[in-house]
Amino acid sequence: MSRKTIHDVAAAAGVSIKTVSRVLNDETNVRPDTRARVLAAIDALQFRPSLLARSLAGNRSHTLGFIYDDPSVHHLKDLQRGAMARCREAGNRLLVQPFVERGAELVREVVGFVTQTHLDGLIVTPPLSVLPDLAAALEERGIAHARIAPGDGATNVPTTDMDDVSAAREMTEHLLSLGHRDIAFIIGHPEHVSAHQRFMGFRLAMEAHGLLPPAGRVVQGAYSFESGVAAARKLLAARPRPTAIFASNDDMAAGVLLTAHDLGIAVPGELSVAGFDDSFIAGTLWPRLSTVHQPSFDLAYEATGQLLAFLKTGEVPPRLRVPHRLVVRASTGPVPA
Amino acid sequence: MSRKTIHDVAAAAGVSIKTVSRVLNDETNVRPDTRARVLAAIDALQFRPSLLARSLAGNRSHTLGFIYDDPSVHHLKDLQRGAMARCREAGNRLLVQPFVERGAELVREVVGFVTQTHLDGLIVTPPLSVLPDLAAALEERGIAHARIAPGDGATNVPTTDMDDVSAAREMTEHLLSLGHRDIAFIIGHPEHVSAHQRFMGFRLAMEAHGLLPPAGRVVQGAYSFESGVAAARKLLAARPRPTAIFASNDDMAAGVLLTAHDLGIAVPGELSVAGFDDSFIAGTLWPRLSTVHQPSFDLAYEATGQLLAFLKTGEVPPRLRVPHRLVVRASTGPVPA
DNA sequence: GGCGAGCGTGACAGCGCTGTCATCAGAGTG
DNA sequence: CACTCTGATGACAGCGCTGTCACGCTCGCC
Repeated sequence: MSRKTIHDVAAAAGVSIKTVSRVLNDETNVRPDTRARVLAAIDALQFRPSLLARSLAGNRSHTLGFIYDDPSVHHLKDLQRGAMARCREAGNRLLVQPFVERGAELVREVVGFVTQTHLDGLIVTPPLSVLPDLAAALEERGIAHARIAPGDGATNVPTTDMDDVSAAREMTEHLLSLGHRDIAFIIGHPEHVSAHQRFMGFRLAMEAHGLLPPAGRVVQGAYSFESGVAAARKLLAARPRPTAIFASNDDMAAGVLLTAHDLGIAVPGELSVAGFDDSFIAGTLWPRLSTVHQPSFDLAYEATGQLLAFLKTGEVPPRLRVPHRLVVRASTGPVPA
Repeated sequence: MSRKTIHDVAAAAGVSIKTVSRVLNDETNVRPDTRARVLAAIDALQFRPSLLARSLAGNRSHTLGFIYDDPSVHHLKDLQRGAMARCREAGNRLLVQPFVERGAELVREVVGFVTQTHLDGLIVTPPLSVLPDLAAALEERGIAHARIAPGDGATNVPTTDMDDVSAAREMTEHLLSLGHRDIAFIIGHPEHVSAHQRFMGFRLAMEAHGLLPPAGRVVQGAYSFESGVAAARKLLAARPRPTAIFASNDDMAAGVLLTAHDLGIAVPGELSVAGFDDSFIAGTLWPRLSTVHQPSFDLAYEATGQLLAFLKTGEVPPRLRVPHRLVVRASTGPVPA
């Protein structure tokens, strides 16, 4: 099967290639019957325009990059789906690429990725979105991009995020309202701003009730299941035990739950456990996990929409904050008597 | 920042663009000092060759497509990682794309995807790899591709798979060796060949012990968590209850576990539960799930390697069977007295 | 009836590379 | 010493599109 080109279509329709190009790109100034003839030829030949040639000749590739460094699989999957959905609507394509390096190496790789593939823009997801040198390099080179959850501080690029501080505060209030006072907290991976913000929300809620997180009740985790297990071992070995553990994401909460079961501690009878993210796993755990719904899909969907709009108009839309939602399920209950 | 081109490099190094091209592509017949001069210029200018132009001019894009239709996220992620790792080693790129349609629509979309982006080849993952009309269309059009787990039957394209029948048989033997006789089975999504193969393995093992799966002990699932919950509700409502449930993937097993907990049935004291896949979730469940390790990463890594080799030599390598491994954890135990 | 405005269309030059072929210097041969 | 052969290099034509500009024709208007 030799590739069909715009020339074949032009010949079949009895027009010039430029007219075919006009039809392909929905340009004006083509007579309806000419357009119909061209469309018929395209259909008959099963012609598909080469995106490579199109990108090379025009100055737009109609392709966005999506870069990540593997946070939770579920979160990532939803982000990816959101970005892809929005791209599809706009007739764009999404090129997904992981990056694990940091520093100058990362910057080189990302810039190379963008220039080599003539990307129109980039969706930068956490934790990459918080790296200042990457942000600086992208802006300096005039690479259009949107940042998802880059933390506080003004950005002059399209940005979406959620209110991690308030969300964590709400979850903490929920635990407090159940009578818990001795609440432990597992911090997420320090590279993610969300880790700090969630911890901040927790502290604010505690302080509002005149409580300080007692020494030894705050443990550093890394957003991974294993780190949740390790943190839970430490926390649950203490006497007295905390009556509730707020793990700042679901994967770590899963580790806490497993550890509690291993130790024969009833949840939520003797211990309440809360997570954060409302990822797939939250609904599969027993007891079903109380958590905060993080709108990953929307975060990426909106960020992509903003980037696309920016590409068209050149105007930076205001930062968009996507609403979250407290999801109370079975893993949190009244404080034991 | 205007794009640096091969012309800039050629000018800087005082050679023709063709010589730069030779250096870029590691061709022979370039004097070492000339090569050095060109490399220096490339470095100084931070030149990155345009992959678009390269693909358009040459007849290879050095890019493979990876198409899927969302089986388990974890399985998918490992497949994707495997394919990407192999591509990276070979200096190729991977374009990941989901396809949810079926029939003629699917074929059109996939073929369009390949031709529009000048893909060198395609990695086809299950369940897409089992669709006969897609396979036929790809072969007819001479689109190079590798199939992962397409089921039995000869293929004349690079193919990798695992032995689902034996694996399921081994897991069943494991349950039998624990004294279980009344074993229920939850079948996976009918579109996946693996669902049939795993069921076959189960039946073979039972028959080898003179057992037939009793009526009502075999339930249709769909590889999803929810279908596992639904199947478990049905199975666990029966009197007497089966003493073991073999769910043919981990997500469904997670549903069984949750349902058992909800009903206050002790696992493995009163009920043994087995899964299949050894996905991330298996280690996060309580009790930790006994399952079969499915080598997803290797499956894709090898398939990609085979496809790359085929692209180079034109020879179809023999079907590769990647080894699996029974993983006995805590969810299976001796039959209750 | 004459003139400008725009509509519909095509010719042609690139986009940034690679493939093909020509060219030329220098080495090897009898 | 003439001749071939090989290695190193460059000129140039595309790959399949889009952008720019020019052209002719129709229409409306004074």
